Amino acid sequence: MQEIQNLSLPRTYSDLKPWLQEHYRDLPKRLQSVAVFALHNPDVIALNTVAVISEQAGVTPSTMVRFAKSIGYKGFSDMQEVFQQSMRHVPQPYSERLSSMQRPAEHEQSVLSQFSQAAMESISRLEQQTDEAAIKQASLQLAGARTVYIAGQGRADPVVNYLHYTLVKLGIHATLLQGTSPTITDKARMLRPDEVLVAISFSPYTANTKELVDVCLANGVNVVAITDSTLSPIARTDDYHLEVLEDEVNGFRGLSATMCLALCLAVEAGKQRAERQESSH
Amino acid sequence: MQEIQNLSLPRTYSDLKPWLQEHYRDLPKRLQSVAVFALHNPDVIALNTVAVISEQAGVTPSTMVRFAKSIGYKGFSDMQEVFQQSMRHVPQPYSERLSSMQRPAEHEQSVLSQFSQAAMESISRLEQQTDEAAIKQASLQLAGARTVYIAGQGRADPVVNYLHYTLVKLGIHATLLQGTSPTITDKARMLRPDEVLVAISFSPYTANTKELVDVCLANGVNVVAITDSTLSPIARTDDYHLEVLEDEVNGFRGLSATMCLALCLAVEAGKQRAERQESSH
DNA sequence: TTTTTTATGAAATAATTGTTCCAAAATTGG
DNA sequence: CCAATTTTGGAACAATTATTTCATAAAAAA
Repeated sequence: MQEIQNLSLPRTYSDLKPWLQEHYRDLPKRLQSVAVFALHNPDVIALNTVAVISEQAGVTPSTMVRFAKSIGYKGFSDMQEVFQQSMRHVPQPYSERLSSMQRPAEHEQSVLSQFSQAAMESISRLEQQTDEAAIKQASLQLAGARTVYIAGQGRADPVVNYLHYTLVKLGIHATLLQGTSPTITDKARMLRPDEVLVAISFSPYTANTKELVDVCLANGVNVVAITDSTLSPIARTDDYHLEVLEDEVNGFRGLSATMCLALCLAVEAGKQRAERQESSH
Repeated sequence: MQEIQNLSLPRTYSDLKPWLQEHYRDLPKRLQSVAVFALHNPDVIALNTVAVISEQAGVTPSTMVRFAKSIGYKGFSDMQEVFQQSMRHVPQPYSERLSSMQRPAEHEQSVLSQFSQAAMESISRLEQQTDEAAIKQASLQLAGARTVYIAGQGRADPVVNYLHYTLVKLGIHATLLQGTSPTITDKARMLRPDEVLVAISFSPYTANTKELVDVCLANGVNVVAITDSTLSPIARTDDYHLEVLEDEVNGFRGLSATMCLALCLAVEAGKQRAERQESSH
């Protein structure tokens, strides 16, 4: 056995990674595959035993040990420590986490603190003021629909995106409803009563989204709305309406609470969809 | 020795946490301190041996084993697996996540509460663990760049979207870098050294984004990375790297903390851009 | 207070895990 | 093609780690 080098053996993962990327070509075949595996699955190496890791990597335990040694480590365990170290998240002091939420507001708060606290405040309000039943009803609509169409512009766009992504992952058929004013309204006319529209809109409201909602309601298509106020033009008494208010910091509004609500809606819909399919057997 | 209950032993950390919060009062003194320690340092339990953990927790190894058993686990190792699982970045299939949610909620928490608390926890951690200087350095890059290119796929897409939207609103020239694998890499080759790439990526990591980063670094283009772990393949020593870890609830990870970070980055960049223009008069 | 029960820590034990060794296979150089 | 060198996998071995045991201390009940 021959060590490639141990002049400067990487003691941190961020040192090890570039080293591997540069030198793994010089390693034997099996050891190369281990290197590739290590770069792609560092968490597997950090959390498992040689037996498990080597099986996943498609090599024998011996090879794993050899790999560690060829880099210059004392053995596998020695190398594993490096992987574990980079996975360890800042060791928390023995002080309570909860009390840190209400520490005295400093005169000069960092931008991060300001936005973090605004976000947490918004989420906390969302949790307290939102009726769980409202989410359930809205999600029932999504779960029951053949296709879920999602619309929203500007600041709502990331939410639209996220909701779409999550619903699709959960096996619910969802489509983005995007485009320019005339085009999108035409698309909205195509919706059927067994489909549903999720409209996401924040002030200042675009006339665009309102038109969309009107078209759908006229055609008997259910609408689930997410807005920052019941005063929103798209808010109606006869639809499923969810409200989320984001705190502002110097005129900037985040989306943390909104994203949280979107995730709840999607997961709840997924749950109901799953229950539905179970009972149909 | 007497087991408190093993009627429904928590098989995931997100189930175990509320269980402990509710029942730890009923445990013996030493076991209580272990419970508190476990809630505050889950990563320590996931990554170390009983000897190390028990020393940090200020108890004997025996106590550690007893603690695990008192909850209902077969032994310490059995319990440790649960902690490790929550640390593992490989997501379970979505169908499994839902089914784990359907079983009777013993801690009777609404979906909204669960996700809200996870989001707030994540934001709190972000605030405490993120170095303000790291954000400042990263935002300096954005402020100084002629054009900011933003890339990311899948779950990162809403973040990409939001960052783009906010930067543009702040008067910073930003462009989305989207497309299929070969196309996007070609686009990346066009970047100049006075431009900057913001790469957003979460595990499971796509080789795609990594390629992008490599191309840019090779061309002397600065890269600002946002990931959920320093273990990410796109994390390097020579770039500007921001880490944000979202708590999971039954396998679902939100984006609340990430959105908060993105907003901070954008606003900070806007601030520095404004200062820069002032001083040029 | 005394008795009984429960909790705790130190040490012995059992189990698991990492490591080394060596023969066989594969690769390389002549 | 053959010999020398390197690489590889399996099994024996050594080390570490979790677990159990048991005597003692603390707490609760009588």
